[in-house]
Amino acid sequence: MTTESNIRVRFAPSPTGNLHIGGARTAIYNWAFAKQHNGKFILRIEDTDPERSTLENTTQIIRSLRWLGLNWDEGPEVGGDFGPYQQTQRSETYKELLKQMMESDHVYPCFCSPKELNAKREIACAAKQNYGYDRCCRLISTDEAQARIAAGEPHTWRLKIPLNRGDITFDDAVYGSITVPISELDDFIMVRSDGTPTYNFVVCADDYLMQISHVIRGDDHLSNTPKQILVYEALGATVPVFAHLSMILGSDGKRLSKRHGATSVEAYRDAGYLSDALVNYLSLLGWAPDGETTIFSREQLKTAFDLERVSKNPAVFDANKLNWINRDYMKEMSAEAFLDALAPWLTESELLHNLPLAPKSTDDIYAKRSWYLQLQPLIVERIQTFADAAPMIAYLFSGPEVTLDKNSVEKCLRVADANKFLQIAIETLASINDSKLAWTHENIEAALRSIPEHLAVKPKLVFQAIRVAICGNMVSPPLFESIALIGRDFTLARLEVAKEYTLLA
RNA sequence: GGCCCGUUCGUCUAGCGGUUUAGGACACCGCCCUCUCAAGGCGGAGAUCACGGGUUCGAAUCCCGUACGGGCUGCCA
Repeated sequence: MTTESNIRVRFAPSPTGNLHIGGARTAIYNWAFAKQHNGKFILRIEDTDPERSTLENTTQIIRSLRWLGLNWDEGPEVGGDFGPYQQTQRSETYKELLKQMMESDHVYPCFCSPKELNAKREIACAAKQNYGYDRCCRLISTDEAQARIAAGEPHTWRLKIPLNRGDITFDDAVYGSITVPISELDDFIMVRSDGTPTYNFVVCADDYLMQISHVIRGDDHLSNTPKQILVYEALGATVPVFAHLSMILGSDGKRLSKRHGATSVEAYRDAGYLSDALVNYLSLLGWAPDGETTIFSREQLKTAFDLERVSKNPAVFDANKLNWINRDYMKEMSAEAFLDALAPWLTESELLHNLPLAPKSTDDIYAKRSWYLQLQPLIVERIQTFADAAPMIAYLFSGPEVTLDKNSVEKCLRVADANKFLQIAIETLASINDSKLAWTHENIEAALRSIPEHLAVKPKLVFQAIRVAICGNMVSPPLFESIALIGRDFTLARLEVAKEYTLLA
């Protein structure tokens, strides 16, 4: 029986873009932390920016999280007692909280126009002065403010920062104690002139109302935290524990962006990565269970994860290591699981599409399942993602003829004795059938190995010629297994074709 | 400009005052294995712990500066 705890964390993406790997790591840490403590992992969509938020992004984010296996206990699609979990659907709640703060004198209306504010900011900036709202509207009397509001004058609502409060200190689970002088904070806007709430307001309101115990998020919010603490205080709420995560950088040490190639989670899915491997790799970016362990399951992550071990400095994303981890996961998969994951990469491959024997549907694969199950050991050590599979094994599906690589022909077929090797190979392989031996890679290997032995030549010489004839290239997966999979008739046919390319004997 | 934060091999990191000639992993190089390519095994190179001062018998580890990098400084989130 699992003990319920009061640990409640949330992942709160704003749908202004797709789920990128930085966000994914934040989600992973939140998820691991919640699961470790038998707490709740909540998904909340922060779509308060109407300009940039889209439904497409929301669905993409949800799809990505599902693919990563980070299922949430409360949020879109699953509901929960603290919904709705989409901020645009919570405006009534924010209005009530604003009213509450008006009554408790924690906010005041500001009639300054954006134009005026910008002008002041520019003057301050030009004078190299520290800019902060000058609080001019804070001095307006309540009566006057009421009258101006009643008259329909546009206004925002600002937080009335307690001037006598003293410095703000909080204990970040990752960064430790952080103190900011209250003089650094200005009376920031909580509600825009159109009545919609701003981020710094809603994020606190929701974390408060949803009883979030730990706020684990990107460190771009570290500087906003003191402001938010003031909002919690204005709301009369308990301040949650904060844990800020450093960002993930591109190989040039700059913030990850489009020019670094794939940044979205779905780009990795589409590039043929396993979600388990991605989760494992991303977990390692900024956190390590110890100095040794690299590969760990989600279960182990749940057990070992520790906010205090999260690194404070930004991590550079390294595709090499992801590739290595991905291959490790592919190697560890059962043949069945590997085939199931591989199947769509074969049936949907454009490269394979025109080959006579390529699978067109999962039914095709199912019909020859035992044949397909033999692919994993053949290719798994040679591919980094499933996307690499089709080009690696296209030669298996081309029937009696295979496209011969020009360079390979030059190097391995247009050489002395190649014609002889192929001819003997044909006779030798044919004899497997004659002697009623099964067409297995063991029998094929035994038969073919006798060739260089009898001719007293280097095995490589013979096998490379045969390899080019069968696989079309001097680099390929193992030869004998390939011959076994291609079958006797097509193998012999390919050897005959290849003879045409050898020097005349 | 102001405030906040960070800085250990190319990269991710271990390290929380002595056990460290700074450990592991990826990448790199070499050897072995070998039907090619991989994979695997073994080995190698690679970090004056950003720099400069302290504190201490002793510092990568604690403190203070400096440099560099990042974040915030919006009626964005």
